[in-house]
Amino acid sequence: MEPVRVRYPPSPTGLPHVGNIRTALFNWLLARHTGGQFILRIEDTDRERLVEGAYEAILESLRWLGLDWDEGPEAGGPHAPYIQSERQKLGLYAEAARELVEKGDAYRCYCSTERLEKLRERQAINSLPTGYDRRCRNLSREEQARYQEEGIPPVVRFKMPLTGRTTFHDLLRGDVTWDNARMDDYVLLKADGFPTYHLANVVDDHAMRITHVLRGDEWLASTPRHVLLYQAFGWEPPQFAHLALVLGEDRAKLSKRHGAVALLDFRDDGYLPEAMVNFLALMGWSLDDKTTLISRADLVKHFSLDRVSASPAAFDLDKLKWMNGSYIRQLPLEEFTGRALSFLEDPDHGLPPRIPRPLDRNYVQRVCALLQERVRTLAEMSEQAELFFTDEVIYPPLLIWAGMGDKELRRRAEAGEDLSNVPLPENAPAVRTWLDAALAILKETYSLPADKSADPTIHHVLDIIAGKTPWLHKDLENACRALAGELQVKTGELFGALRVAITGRITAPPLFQSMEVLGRDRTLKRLQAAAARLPQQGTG
RNA sequence: GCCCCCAUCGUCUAGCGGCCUAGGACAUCACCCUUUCAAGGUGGAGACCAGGGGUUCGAAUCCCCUUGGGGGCACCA
Repeated sequence: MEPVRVRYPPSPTGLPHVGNIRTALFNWLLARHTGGQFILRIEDTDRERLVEGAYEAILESLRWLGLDWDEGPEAGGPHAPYIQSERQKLGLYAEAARELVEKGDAYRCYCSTERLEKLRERQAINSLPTGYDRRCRNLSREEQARYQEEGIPPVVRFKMPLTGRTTFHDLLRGDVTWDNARMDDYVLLKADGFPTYHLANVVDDHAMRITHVLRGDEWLASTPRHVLLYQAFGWEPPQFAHLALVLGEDRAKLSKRHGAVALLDFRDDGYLPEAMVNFLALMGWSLDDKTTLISRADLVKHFSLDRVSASPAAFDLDKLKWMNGSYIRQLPLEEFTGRALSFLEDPDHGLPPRIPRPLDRNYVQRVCALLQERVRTLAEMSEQAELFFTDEVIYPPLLIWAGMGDKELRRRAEAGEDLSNVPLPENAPAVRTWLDAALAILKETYSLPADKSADPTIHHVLDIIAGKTPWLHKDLENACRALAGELQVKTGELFGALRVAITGRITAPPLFQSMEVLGRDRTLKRLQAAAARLPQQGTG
């Protein structure tokens, strides 16, 4: 395919959401695949609906996903400016509108908004087709002059052909035909001097030499108007392809009530941009019958319009989570640590604020090693890593029994039931003896001096020669397995009790590795605190 | 109401006339692994290809109708 010039023309009236960004991605992929250009153009012609921060969010969304633009704001380019309000100041649109008026393809309309509203109302009541009634289409010179004298600012309307049909070829859907009579004389230039989307996008797409217009399905119905406009100007229209919309999980059009839909929400929820790109690419495009995990490079290499689906896709958050988890697991540990670190330190989305920053990178890396294959998002890291960053863990003592394997208790704990006031089972003193015994045994196990911890294996050997057992998960496990034998309890039962005592949770990373990361001090303190909360033998 | 677009497992999709008793992925279920949770492995259930007519020796694939879903009908994009 020849190099294309495509554009992404967002309007700063809100935060870009995933459906919108999906369109940007497809444009970007087509540009990169063909070696063409991807152009960013800001369509801020609606002065009333501008939203503060939306412009920044647009740029940030593209940057986060790595969708770099060849021309546009900040990048510049041969067709600058790329912000329509600035182009408006240059008189580009007014000039184009005047040209059409002079040629007789457009006219000035002085109808008030009130009249138009009433008109629409009447049409609705009588179930007539809505649309402008062309009252100003054939105004006499005198009438026009009179309105002008009254100082009514006119809009410029396109003079729609009253008969005939307009056909255009959609790259995804084939030929689409409209009856011209079905379309009204739509507005090109508003009373405030700003163009409507219809005028602005045609004028700019032509000026910027856009070859392919890849946009959402919501534009399909206005494409014949655009085609007619190109004809009126005597310009060659670009190729069109209308992408099916992205729907919410309930198959309705994606909107705020579907939860996170703004692209940057996903960043804040701990999704990786590469996973997001992969996932979005698969909303309407596919490589073949079995590939789901595709690198950005392969996406660029293989993307093509004829593998784009014409039917709408529902957003499947579960699949995104899975895919994100898969990308997380693929990351080298160092890389994962880097990303997790900045996320964990973030005051809004990371660890609770009471945990002091900055975090120690080496320590975070050891935590990451345990959690990497257990989280699907970075936000899950925040939850699961917390126990490694606090001195004490808080939990109802009864949770120990849930950890030991009591199915009913476990179910209740997982259901979020408050177990703090439920009386402890009769074997509580026995369980306490386990914890005490574990505490005694683990006290025999030593941490490596800090300066030695760089190479634990060598020092492990040295310490064994010296008669010491270092604080390494293998040794901890051996010790506790032996203890289970002595106590004549199942290993799973003992380990489960220890897990809750030490981590405060019934599910956590592998017990002995967690203990190793937590270190001797914290582990022993937590064990002691846990034991102290259980009744002693004979004291009832 | 009018116009347009779309239609394969719950979801994303493969399929562009015979390779399909419809393939993959997520989710789901069972089992294996296992100190919990994950991850991983194995297997299962899950779509009579929306329904009905054609065309054809032969249709998920082409055509028509119906139904359903979506979009559009602004001095919003």
